[in-house]
Amino acid sequence: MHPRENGATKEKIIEMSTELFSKKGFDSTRIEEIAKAAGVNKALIYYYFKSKEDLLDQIVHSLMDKAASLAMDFVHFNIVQLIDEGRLEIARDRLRFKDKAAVDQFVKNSQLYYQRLLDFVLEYKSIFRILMLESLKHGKHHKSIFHLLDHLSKDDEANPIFRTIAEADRDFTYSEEMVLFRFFFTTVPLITFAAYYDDYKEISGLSDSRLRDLFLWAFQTTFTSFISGNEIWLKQKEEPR
Amino acid sequence: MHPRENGATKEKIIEMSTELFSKKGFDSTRIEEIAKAAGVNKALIYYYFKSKEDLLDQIVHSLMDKAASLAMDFVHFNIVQLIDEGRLEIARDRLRFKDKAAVDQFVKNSQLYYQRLLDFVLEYKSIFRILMLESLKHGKHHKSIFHLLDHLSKDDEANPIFRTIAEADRDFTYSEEMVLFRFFFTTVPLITFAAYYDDYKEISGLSDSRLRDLFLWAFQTTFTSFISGNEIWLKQKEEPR
Amino acid sequence: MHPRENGATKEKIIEMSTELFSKKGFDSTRIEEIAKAAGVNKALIYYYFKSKEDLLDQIVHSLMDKAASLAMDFVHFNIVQLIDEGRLEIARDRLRFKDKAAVDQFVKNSQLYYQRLLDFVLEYKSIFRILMLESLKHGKHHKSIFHLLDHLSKDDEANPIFRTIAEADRDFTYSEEMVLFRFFFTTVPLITFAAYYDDYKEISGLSDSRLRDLFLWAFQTTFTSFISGNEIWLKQKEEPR
Amino acid sequence: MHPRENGATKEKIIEMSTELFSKKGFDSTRIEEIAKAAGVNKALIYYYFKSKEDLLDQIVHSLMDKAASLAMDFVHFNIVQLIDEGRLEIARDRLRFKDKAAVDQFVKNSQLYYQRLLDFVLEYKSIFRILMLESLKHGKHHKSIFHLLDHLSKDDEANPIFRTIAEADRDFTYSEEMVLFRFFFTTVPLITFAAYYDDYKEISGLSDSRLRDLFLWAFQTTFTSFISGNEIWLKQKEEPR
DNA sequence: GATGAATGAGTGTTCATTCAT
DNA sequence: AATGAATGAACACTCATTCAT
Repeated sequence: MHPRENGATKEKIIEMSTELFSKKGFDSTRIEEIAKAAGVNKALIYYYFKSKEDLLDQIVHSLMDKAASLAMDFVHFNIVQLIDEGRLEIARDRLRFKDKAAVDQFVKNSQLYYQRLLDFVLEYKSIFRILMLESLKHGKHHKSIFHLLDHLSKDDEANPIFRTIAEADRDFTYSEEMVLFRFFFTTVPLITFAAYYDDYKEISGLSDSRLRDLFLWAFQTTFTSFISGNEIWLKQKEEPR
Repeated sequence: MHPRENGATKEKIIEMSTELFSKKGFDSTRIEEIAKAAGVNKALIYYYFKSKEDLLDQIVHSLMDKAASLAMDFVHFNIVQLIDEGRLEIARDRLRFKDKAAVDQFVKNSQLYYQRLLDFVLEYKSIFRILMLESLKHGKHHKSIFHLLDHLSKDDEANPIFRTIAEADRDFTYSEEMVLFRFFFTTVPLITFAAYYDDYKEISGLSDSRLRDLFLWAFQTTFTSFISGNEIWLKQKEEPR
Repeated sequence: MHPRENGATKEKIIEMSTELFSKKGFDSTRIEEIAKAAGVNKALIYYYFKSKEDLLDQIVHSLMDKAASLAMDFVHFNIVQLIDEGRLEIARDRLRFKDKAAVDQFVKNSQLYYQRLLDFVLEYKSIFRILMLESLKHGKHHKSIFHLLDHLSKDDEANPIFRTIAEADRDFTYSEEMVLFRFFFTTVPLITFAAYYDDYKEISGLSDSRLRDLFLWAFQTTFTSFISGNEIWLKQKEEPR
Repeated sequence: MHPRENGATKEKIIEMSTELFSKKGFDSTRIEEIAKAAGVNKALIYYYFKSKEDLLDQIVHSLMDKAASLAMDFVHFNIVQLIDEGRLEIARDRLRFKDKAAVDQFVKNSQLYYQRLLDFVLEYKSIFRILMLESLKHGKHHKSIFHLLDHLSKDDEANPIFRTIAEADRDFTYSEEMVLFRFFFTTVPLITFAAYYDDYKEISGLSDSRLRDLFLWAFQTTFTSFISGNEIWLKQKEEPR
């Protein structure tokens, strides 16, 4: 198959490798297979990509960028805006809202955001599978998953989300509780849901929409357990044993 | 290193492969490396194990057995016993406890069980890392993770935990909500916590005991959000949108 | 770099491949590299040359022609002329000159010729490097070096230099001694000097002019050891042990 | 072909690669070919050698060691001994011998040494061919040839031959003339003779013994041109033009 | 003349596995 | 039990060369 239209070949290669990497893992996917699946010559892959790893890098990075911009959207149009309007105040240990309406809006927006995230991770579920796979090895993308939708870097300067919130509210600081909770009980379930989606669907026998509903309900239940009146607790109320 | 005492060599091989598999992934670990790490000749590994995959199988199965027995313990000494004592009744949509004391005991036991699970997964964190890794590929251990601490098989006959509870209460059936919640917001965070423990510890800079506390607190907060009076809801109270 | 003037592109390609071949060897030089160095597209090289080997051939042949014409000049303006003037007679085992003046002129001309050769090989030192490289392999240009400045073909008919001298003096025949000496102690040092010039210069730390002087002196000393009165010996005077 | 006797396999691999490298060049020799020629599996070569280049290294280094020890022998048993006996004195510009007998002995020994060298290079002619080949590329063994039988390092401390002579005679220093002459008109012809031996033999149609005689005669004639009475000149007597 | 895209045929190297001792 | 030697089957990557425009 000779010259295709503009960029189509490279896209096809990315598409097929994403699928194959996510199905069989990076190591077990052969360049030859990708070539065959994309209907091109093996060597052509090396014309567009420096190496097998470069192929993975490009796939991963494009995802990271998309994820980061989603997260920034949420911060801008929900947190920062509420702060600017004087309806939200960030204290050391809790989010303090001006009134019930502000809480409700925040909760609703958070749920919408989580829905958007869910759509996003499901759309790119193959890549998230790869990302988990790679993050479990001690390779190059080792720590990508920790930075994906989250703000785990100790070095706050380097974290754009932290910086954005901090600019809106100088008192702001992450609590250890919230960071850990967010990661293991919010981000991880989300990504895992995407990564295992096909398997879980097969085992459970549920429909796509039913799965979506159940998952969002579970998240919501989890999330609302932190609300207490007009406040959202970011730290443990009393010392754990 | 010539003749060792009885079985010590085989144990050493299992130990080193576990460590190496979890650090670098199954595919990227070389038999040669395992041999070197265990201080034995490469060919000797084939004296004890049929193949590289057999080595992984033995590692995984021993873990699965331990996990299953932990789960059965909980079912026996908490759920079945409460049912037998007439203090717990399982309905289609909820666990109905006789009184506050019964709820409290169940919650407390559940928390103790989760603590025991936490200790367990942390003790074998290398293997859990392997298990996640392998479950993300479409290989032999593909579905191990779904059966690990959970009861996800549609084929109820095959699930000993389900059978045990069903024997105590004939009405018992799993709700789709609870199964999904348990898996993605309880089991997955637990296993993920173990698998990423070292990485998270490094990034967060927290101590072992602090990490343990924070994680258990997060779980507890999540878990208690299902309690409502003397009942624990297993299904959504009203239809989700 | 689009349209260049007439033939400039082809020249640039030859120039850069000469440099690269001589620096890295024919095999280790990539067409891609040549293209990059010449600032043209890889495929364009195939517009001008049939193959990578064709490129080498054209480089080598242009050099061979120049070398042959230099050698013919010497034969014509020194040997043939002296014979025609009756001042030189070629015997089976020696060159017999009419008088001291004839010897002196021959020696002086020989030295001038060797100087010209030296300038020539240094000007094209890259190509000589390639030539040596290729002659050491058993490839196409395998025997080029033997024919370069010399007259080694047993098949005398094919050797224009031999034919030219033979036409002037019917008795003429090459002695085995002289052929071997000329090749290994005259031609080889000369070509090797060119091929290793840059390396030797760096290691010795000598200037260009000093190197030239030293080399010519060494040659001269070697050369004059064959002169004995009015004769130049082409064969061993007595049997070697 | 399973287990051979002790070390025989490795030797066979070295033997065949030497032959193939020298016949076709390093780059053009395939590992597969070596394996086939040695009657072993391709992978076995990597059991004994780290890489194709490592194979070459080991071949080259063993030769360098042998050559160095030959050169040291000459220095010890000829130069140093004559100095110690007070029959040779090294001046800035010449070797000054006590009497005709001393010169004769030195010349005779030098010729014997050159004969020994000739036998040596012919025995390993395949390797010398490789060495020339590699020294012409800008690779790893780039400068090996300059150090082979010679003493070209500017850094005299590092040159064991220089050090040995200098210990015997504190005035000793190499003249630029002699170093260049030795290299291009002594060492180079010798190595070249070996490298091209088979080709030259075929073209010339001469026998082995005749070739040997002719070559030694040519060397001798060259060498003796530096002798003048009881002295051997190491520098130009008067300035070259 | 000139180029970007495409390809076929390698080629060095790796690695799980087996064999003889 | 233990080992050094040996092997077959891949596999990532390279490169000269060609094609369509």
